[in-house]
Amino acid sequence: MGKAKTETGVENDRQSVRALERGLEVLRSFKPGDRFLGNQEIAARTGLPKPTISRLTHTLTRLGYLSYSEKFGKYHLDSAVLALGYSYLVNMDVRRVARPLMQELAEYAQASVALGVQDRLNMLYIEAYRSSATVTLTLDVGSQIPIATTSMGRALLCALPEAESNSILEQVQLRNEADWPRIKTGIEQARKDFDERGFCLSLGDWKRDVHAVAAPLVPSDGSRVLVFSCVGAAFQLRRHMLEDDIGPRLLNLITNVKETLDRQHS
Amino acid sequence: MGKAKTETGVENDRQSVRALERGLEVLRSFKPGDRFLGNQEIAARTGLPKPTISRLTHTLTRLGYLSYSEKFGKYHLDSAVLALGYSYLVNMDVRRVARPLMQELAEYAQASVALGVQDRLNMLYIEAYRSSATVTLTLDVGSQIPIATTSMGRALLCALPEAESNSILEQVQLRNEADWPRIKTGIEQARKDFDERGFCLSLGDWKRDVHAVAAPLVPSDGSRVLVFSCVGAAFQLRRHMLEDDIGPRLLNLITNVKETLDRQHS
DNA sequence: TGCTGTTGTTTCGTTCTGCGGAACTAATGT
DNA sequence: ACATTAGTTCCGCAGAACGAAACAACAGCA
Repeated sequence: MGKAKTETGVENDRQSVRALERGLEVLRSFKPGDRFLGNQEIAARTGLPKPTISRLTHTLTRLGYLSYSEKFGKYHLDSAVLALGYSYLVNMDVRRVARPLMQELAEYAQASVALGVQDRLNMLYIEAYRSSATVTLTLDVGSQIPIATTSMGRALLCALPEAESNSILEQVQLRNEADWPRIKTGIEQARKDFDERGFCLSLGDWKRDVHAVAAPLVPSDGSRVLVFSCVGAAFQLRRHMLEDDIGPRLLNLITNVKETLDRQHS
Repeated sequence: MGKAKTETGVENDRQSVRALERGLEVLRSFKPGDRFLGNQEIAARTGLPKPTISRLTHTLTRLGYLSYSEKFGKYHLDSAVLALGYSYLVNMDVRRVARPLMQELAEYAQASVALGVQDRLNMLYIEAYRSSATVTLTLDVGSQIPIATTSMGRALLCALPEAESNSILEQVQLRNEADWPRIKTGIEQARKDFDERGFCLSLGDWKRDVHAVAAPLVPSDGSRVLVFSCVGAAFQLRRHMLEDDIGPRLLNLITNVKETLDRQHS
């Protein structure tokens, strides 16, 4: 019924509010790592014309999502965005349930245990624990890691309906034509692991010295897939340990969490 | 120069994008604590008409800021908001600098040490540490506490230019006509403490059994005021300890952090 | 001191987006 | 069958958002 306004593949819904989309795109253009952005840079990243950016940044600043630094003449994210993020976190009751079990496993494995969900083409940590003696990379709540090369991302792909995982993979391919063959191989291997054992591995595919195992939790209530992972230094978490010991324990953890959740919600 | 369009006190800037404002208001209407909201409830909270809400929720859902639960027929916040919040946090380098000192003080005082900034009429934690043996209330990064009755909020008021703190207090008064006299007394006392000693107290004014001391850090580069606080059980953190020992140590911590920051930025 | 490049803001006429009352649909209850 | 309540769709209208172009502010440089 709706006549496609433009022939872009991305339908611009009659039902979508463009100004809101654009404003959020402005916020999104602040990737973790770049402190300050000027209107110019934002315009470059978003492809929006200058006056539009000017209006959007004004609005966002007035509302406390951005603030303006006189010194640099640029904007940076402000507290209001954090307030939103937190409102999201406190309502994820899977965190409360999983926390002690994750902590326990982290200590047992002397590694990090994390819980993540999909966000666009990344996995986003919503909970993380390090063993008391872990020196590994510091990944905390809010951290993002790629989907295709991490165990967490691969476990997600295995748990998602085929249509969705394919759609993700297409986009990944577009963005990584060069590495695609290697990426694809890794994912096929992960599928095999998943079918045989119920979890996926990544042995140095993301960062050379990092080994990890991950498995999904598909909530009974139809909400979004959750993924648990255990991550550590390659020399510490050897393949056989992940496959024979940590992996199974991770599955066990997931079963427990899932049962607890199901029991709680009638 | 700008000609006021309407005579509302809140000027509706020629420079502001209404649709964006409204969309963000929809997100904001999810306070920490309410998991699911239907269009109806959102409409009630924001005062916007139904079709408008419908369009905004659609848009926000498409972008990953909300997601829709078939089961409940309602929306809840989704991962995209957390991704934003994290991008904000990682860029606050005051956190990196302050973290070890906060931890140290927390252990010394056997209490919690927090770092917060203003967000609307709340203080928002951007870093928090508990001593290993603390049983106190669980306040974590992202938590929000009121301005007028907490030591952290009062310290903010003392550090802000008078115009700003007055503007905040006006709004607080409007929202709490009943308690206003008591609130006002507390703040006046805090001002006196601040002038004499450099820090503010709250001895049970926010929660009966909670004592706290706080002091501001006003960055040299003109960015927003930061507040450090030390919080604990009333029976443990007695007034004299806060005034004679913890308070001064907190000021010392702040001096150190500030010097480190100033040294780093040219 | 003027010149040139860069960045952000204002202007202003146009257009299309966002609007919201009203009608419609769907689900739930009695 | 008949209210009741929640959400979506319609559709004509108004004005909000738009963006090209002009303008302003600033820095570097000769």
